Amino acid sequence: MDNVKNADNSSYNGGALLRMGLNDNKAGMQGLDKEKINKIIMEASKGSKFYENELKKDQQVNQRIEKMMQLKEKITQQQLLKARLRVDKLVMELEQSRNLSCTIVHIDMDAFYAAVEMRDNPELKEKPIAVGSMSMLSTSNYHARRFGVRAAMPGFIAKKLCPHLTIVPLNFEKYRKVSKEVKEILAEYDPHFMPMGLDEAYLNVTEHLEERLHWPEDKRRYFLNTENTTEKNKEDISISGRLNIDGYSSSPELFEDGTPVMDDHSGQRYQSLKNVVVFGTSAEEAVKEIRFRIEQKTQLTASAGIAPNTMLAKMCSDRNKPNGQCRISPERQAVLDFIKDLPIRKVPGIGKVTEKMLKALGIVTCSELYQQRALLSLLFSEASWRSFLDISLGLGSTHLEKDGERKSMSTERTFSEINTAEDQYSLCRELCRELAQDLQKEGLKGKTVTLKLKNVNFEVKTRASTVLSSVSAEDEIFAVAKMLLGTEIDSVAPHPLRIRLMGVRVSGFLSEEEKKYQQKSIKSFLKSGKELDFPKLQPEKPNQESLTESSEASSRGSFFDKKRAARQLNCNNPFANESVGKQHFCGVKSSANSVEEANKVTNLQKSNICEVFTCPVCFEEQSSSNLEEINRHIDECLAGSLIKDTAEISKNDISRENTFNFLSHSKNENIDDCRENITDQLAGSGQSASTSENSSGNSREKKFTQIVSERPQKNREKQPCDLIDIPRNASIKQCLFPKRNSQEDAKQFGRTDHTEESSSSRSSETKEDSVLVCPVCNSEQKTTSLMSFNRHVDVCLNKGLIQELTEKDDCSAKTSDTENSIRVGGLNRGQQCTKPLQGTKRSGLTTSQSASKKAKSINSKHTIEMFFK
DNA sequence: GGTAAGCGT
DNA sequence: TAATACGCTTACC
Repeated sequence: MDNVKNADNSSYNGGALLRMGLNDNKAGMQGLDKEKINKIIMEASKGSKFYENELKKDQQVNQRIEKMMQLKEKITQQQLLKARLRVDKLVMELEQSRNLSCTIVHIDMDAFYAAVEMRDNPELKEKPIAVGSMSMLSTSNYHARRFGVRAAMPGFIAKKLCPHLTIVPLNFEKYRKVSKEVKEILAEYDPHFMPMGLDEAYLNVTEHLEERLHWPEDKRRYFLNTENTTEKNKEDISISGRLNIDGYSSSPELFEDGTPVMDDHSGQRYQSLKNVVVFGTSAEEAVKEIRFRIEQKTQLTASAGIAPNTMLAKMCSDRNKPNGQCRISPERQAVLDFIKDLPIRKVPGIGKVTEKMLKALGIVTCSELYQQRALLSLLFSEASWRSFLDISLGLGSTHLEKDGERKSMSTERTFSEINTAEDQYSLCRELCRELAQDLQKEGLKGKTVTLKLKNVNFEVKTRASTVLSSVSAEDEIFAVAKMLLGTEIDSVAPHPLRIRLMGVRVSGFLSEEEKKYQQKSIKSFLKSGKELDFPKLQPEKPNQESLTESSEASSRGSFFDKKRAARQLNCNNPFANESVGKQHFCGVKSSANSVEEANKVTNLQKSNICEVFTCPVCFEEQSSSNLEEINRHIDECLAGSLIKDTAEISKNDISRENTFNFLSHSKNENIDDCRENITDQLAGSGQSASTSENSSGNSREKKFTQIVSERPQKNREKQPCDLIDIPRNASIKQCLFPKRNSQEDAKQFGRTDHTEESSSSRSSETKEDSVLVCPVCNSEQKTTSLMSFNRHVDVCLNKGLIQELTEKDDCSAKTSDTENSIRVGGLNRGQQCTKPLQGTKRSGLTTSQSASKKAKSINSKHTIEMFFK
């Protein structure tokens, strides 16, 4: 999509205005000037809840800036000098690794959605138009932009700026179709090209260009269909008799050609051809050819950037848009020249917040970014400043990463206020249904469900919960989301929860590897012990309804349908479906896992074939036709003091996931049991429920503890505090890695978790050498960290491979200079401007090995050491 | 693991 | 008439 960012810095700091962007220098005669646009937006926004919240957010940014400035004041010359040396050392390394050998192209369709709409409805051609709705616009044409009408601007404000604006509704179906046509062309130049959404793509044309050098002319010859050529280009042709515009070829050979019907290379047939155009062999020529072919095929124009890396290519494509292209030649000086005066806001990934923070330090252009590199390294997190450094040196990714796996999938919806629990639950279910469909389309299952809520004051909250087994079905997701929603509703009671947006997201997908092993059924798992037949272990479609609250199962209509129906019934009891409201904790246990697993169990029971099986824990043959019995046996094996005796577990083909499913869900209470154990321990250790600074998190935490503690205590013997209470139905995994509360661990290890100190103590404690016996392969493992030990056990469990612990624990790698550093979202080193740094259009494609991944909590694993001792 | 927040359409 | 989205990511605790 076109760049609609705002490089302007008005005196007004309101987020709304900053976000919408003000008119750039194209504002002119027929349009509005910046001042006028500002004024109109301000008048339309002032006093609204939205605006109030924007101001609040803006204040928060200001506070961050203030904090940063205070920090800056404390920096001594000596520190700065030291930082300078350190950074410059890195600069040298980076310079040495600079790679100018690739030719990366960024293709960007001009005002894509709007252009498609204009193409399909010529009446719109000369008018200012925008695509979207009265509440939000996705893009606008260039005519509308002169009035300050931008993407991500609400339609009603756009109308105030430009009363004649035509707003066309979105039609993704159509855009997808056009996008596909474009992609077919791009694939010819780079079969591995990387699409970024519908209207953008990166290509690595290095190879193409090499081949192209040897191509005969007829492979670079195209027939011109003037009908599909822009007016501008047509004029050029008729005036000069040659196609000699910046748009396409700088020195093409043009032929008169009377052939009525010809095929071009894409197989498209053009009628009424008049001219032929031949493109050269250079990068510029190749890209002109691409753009030419795109226009011929779709009647839409594209802009392009050619550069040695993706970041530069992207910024480059912005330079001459619309319908233009730009190249940065592959020389260091050319790169630095391009970067020199470039406003940092033009860099993909530097958004309004980062821009503002940097501006407070007097940094507006990329060369200033370089000049201040030492200071930045002291003020920002490592990931951030290193990213800044890359930017200021014009470094970026030179290869197009293969499609990374997406990390999350979500759906959310805005509506006018909803404040009854009943409606909220219905809506929640509807979102879950939608999400489940999307997930299943891509065959994804995730362990974490996140609920997002925006209240009527535009304050956003997210609440997440991770379950033990991946979920993807509506009921599975809803079971978790319902619990989260219930907690939020309770947290404001007796007041109603007044929301204007709800979203549900699933993340924590299984990696390809994990998927593979999860797909192996319990059958193969048990077979590893003794050949057995377990038919229908994974029923095609679990009978979920039977395990769902009847009130919900019977009301599957659309949320709005139901709402309407409810109104008609004049049902004014907001807790008509009280069961929903009250059962949210049961929701967890009747979740997902248990639904499916209970069915497996049922089917197994029905099958009656299971007569002899080998216990995966003690490895003894057990005969039974009843799964409950089997489970009981395994439970006993697990729950006893026999972990050390589990050495005999097969090295082959153990599916940890299935093991867990099989074992743990023979009783539905498993998950709750675990939760209860954790909470019990919390209470037992006298640790407060939460030391979180976040007040809402705090109250929520308390709420949870309170609710759980009110439940009848199970008649279970408490383990000593430093031993782990293993739930009766624990899976192997739980036995090996009983989940602990990080706060408790923190206490045990005499540290708190939120300070820099913690990371250093973390490193030191991981350096201790200890010998642990792997409960799977029974071999002694000398390890410097629990993380690596756990990895070993994982590998053993998953593959039956005994792997040398060669990997080093990287938890201690965290640099210490970030103690007071300012975090800037979006500047993740791992991404390195391969694509826009954060919030890429293309969903979930980063494969970055971010610090956060490394820092994955070691917390819950400390105690295992004691356990094995 | 949970949460807020940044970013880009 | 009133009215400011959605989907993804990462950093931090």
